Amino acid sequence: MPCAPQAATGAVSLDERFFARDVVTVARELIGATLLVAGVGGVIVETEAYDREDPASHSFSGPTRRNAAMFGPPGRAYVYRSYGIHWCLNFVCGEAGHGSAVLVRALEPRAGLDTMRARRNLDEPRALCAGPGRLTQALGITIAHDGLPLAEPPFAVLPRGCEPPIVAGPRIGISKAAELPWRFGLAGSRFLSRPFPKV
DNA sequence: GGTATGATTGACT
DNA sequence: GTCAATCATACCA
Repeated sequence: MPCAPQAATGAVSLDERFFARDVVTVARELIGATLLVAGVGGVIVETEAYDREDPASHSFSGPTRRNAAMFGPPGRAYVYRSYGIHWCLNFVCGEAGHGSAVLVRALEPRAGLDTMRARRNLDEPRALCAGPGRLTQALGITIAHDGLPLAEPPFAVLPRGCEPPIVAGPRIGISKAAELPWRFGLAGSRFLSRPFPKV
């Protein structure tokens, strides 16, 4: 809690203008923002950037049925099934059709804790949203959310109040372009999916 | 503390 | 058939 979000009172959701920029910049600036899905969510503490020229990105080999949302307008959700069992949530970035997106990997739970606990069948807040698959389960995200605008219900992405301390490191769970430091996290957060490597 | 494995879908060789 | 932006569980030290 190094920096309070503007969450509570009627803040307006970040929209297409925020997301229509360089994907790495957006990934970094999303740390500390608040994500809500139907009123359930919290502060984004971990993200990863995926670019069209990035061998680890789903968009690298061009559009397919699965990644269609990545090639649509920015400011929308891209949801895909991971390892056959989990859902992963991305925010589409850059110019429309560019094929870049930010993977949301972890939240600090703030709103709808009981709903998240019920969905995850778990009490411990620290593990409720610490990982892309866990996060989507806690927020009730499925393929039905693929392509939906992030500035409209059930989604809301509220701007952070100020610039929080941010750490960067290599992305997780990929084998290609694994050296790119395109994973961003809130420094010192206890809600990360995994710790960042020490400098 | 750590490493290994199964679940299960979609895209690609 | 193989691999993948994962997680929970099982086992070993």
